[in-house]
Amino acid sequence: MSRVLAGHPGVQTDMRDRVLSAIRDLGYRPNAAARAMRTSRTGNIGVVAARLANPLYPEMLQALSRELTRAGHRMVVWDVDDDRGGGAAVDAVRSGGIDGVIFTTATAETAQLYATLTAQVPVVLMNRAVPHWDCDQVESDNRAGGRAVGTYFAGAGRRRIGLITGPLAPSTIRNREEGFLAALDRRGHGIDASRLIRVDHFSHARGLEAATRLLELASPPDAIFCVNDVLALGARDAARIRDVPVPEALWLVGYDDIEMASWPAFDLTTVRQPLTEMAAGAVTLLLGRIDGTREGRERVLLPNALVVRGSTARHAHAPPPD
Amino acid sequence: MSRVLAGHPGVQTDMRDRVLSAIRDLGYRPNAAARAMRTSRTGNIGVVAARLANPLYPEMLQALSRELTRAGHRMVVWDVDDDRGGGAAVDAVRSGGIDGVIFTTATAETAQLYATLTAQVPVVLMNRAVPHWDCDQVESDNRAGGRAVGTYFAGAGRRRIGLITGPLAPSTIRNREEGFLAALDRRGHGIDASRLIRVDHFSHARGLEAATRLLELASPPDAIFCVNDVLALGARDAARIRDVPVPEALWLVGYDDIEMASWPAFDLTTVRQPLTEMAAGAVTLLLGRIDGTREGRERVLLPNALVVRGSTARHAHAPPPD
DNA sequence: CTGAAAGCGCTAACAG
DNA sequence: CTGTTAGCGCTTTCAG
Repeated sequence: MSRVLAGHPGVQTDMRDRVLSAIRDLGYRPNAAARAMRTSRTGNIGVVAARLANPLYPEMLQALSRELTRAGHRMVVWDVDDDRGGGAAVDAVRSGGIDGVIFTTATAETAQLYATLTAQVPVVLMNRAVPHWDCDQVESDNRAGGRAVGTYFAGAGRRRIGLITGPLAPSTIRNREEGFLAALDRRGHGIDASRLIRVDHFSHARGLEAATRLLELASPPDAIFCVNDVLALGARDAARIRDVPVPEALWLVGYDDIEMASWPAFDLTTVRQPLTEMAAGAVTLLLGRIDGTREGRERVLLPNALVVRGSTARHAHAPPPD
Repeated sequence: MSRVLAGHPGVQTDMRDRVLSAIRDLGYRPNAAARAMRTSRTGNIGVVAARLANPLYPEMLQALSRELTRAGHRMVVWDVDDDRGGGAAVDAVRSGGIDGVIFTTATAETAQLYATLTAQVPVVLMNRAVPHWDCDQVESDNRAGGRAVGTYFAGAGRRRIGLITGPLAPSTIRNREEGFLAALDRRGHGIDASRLIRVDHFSHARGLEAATRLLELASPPDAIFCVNDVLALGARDAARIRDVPVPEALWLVGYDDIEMASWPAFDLTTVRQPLTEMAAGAVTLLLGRIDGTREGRERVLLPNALVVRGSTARHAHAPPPD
């Protein structure tokens, strides 16, 4: 019987038919728990996310859900913003209830959690990378994305350039910031320290506050890069409140291309991450490691694209991401 | 051993200590699959959602995640917008891999899916209810919410009232619409058919299109109720594009109080659903049914609250939801 | 090529 | 109060 179900090659045709029809007649479904016990494989994949309220993560989860479902796996979600989330993930993994984990919010600061998980099951980092960790990692080229924005600003003659950035722990932020500053530096347009604001977390409110401070400077910026869209939407609202015309008096660029960026209220120029490809890559790597068909660690770096909208002058030519 | 772990009452103190220390020394973790096989309980709770990209659902999932994690359960998410989502849910449930399911997007049209699931495990409906289905249901009082908006409009002297609504399958929409129209009717302010638009799905783009059509009428509305916030944000952008001042020339009210509603770009008056309480209620009901401590079906109806912001005149007195 | 049996790790029931 | 055992439903191995 199991031979039929497993698609074993050497089985008589009439035998197989008999078994299959019996399966249908009885409405037989293999029991997941028994199978899991025997094979020590549950089909459950954990996804560690944070701040489901931040629109980027739902979009990431949706992409992951699609890929995992397609591959016949279940997606178990933990929110590490919730204090219990990390502990719950560790419990589930240590009890063998999870075959592998996709981390979307890893930083060096979550090393403890990572270490515990990876000791038990394959782990793949998606979105945020951590250089020294020994696991598969899928990210987009945030440095190139940052560079593209810097080049864009410099090439368009923006000179009083502002930057709203955040904690350096996430590789995404670090790389975007570095790429952006490097591109400006290379053209001799270093940014003034007074026009760099580092917020403590990523939210619309923080973006609004930071941009307000920049706009209150004696010499306010003529362009601001926000290291992600949530901040940029807040910055756009700051300009709105102070009646600073965008893009005439202020260019604004974000990062991620979340859905709201394209809404007329914001019409935000931003850098799009290839979420679908990232999710597909992460799932493929993880499943390959789980079923043992893959050995070495891989690092995937996907390209992303500057999406020019009305928060910067449309007519300005967007240079290629050098 | 199992007695200690299960917290069984009659066990010698020194015995328990010996066992516990051994557990600690060996780093023993009970195996989830074996336990699941023996008890036919996995600790996995399925959540069926849709359109994770619609901001209401992430907020709902976050609330559910918190409650389920707190209760020591895992949250498995299916996106039924993905064609495979429904089938995957059924498979998981029929193989015994899931102890119970929370449905956040049920309508009479998903009867097939519901029937299959509920035949196998306890099911709780959250957010959307379906009157004739025999299962626990947790919703907020959408009818009262709709009434509150109608009363608010009528009491504030709005007379050319518009409604942007959607498919009638979800109970939430049906009830909001009915409550709204009933409240207006009662005050003799039925709305003109030309000012009612029914969109085919809920998105910013649809809200924008619908509102644009309303604003192009010879006698455009002086107030529009959108049955959810995503539509309302689109409508707000329609007004922005046409330079219709809000709230001076147009009042706008949404429903759900998603995070973006409070952003300055929208500053949207809306009706807040008590998501945390709804999630807590749904989880409590489901777990109670799973462990057999509860028998009869329950229907929970939670109150919600009109949140007045700048898209309607702040000074106008918001009447109680009658 | 097909039938029979062992055993995965746990819990509940039973014997001491 | 504690030690032992049967058996959950599957897959894999071993006999036939």
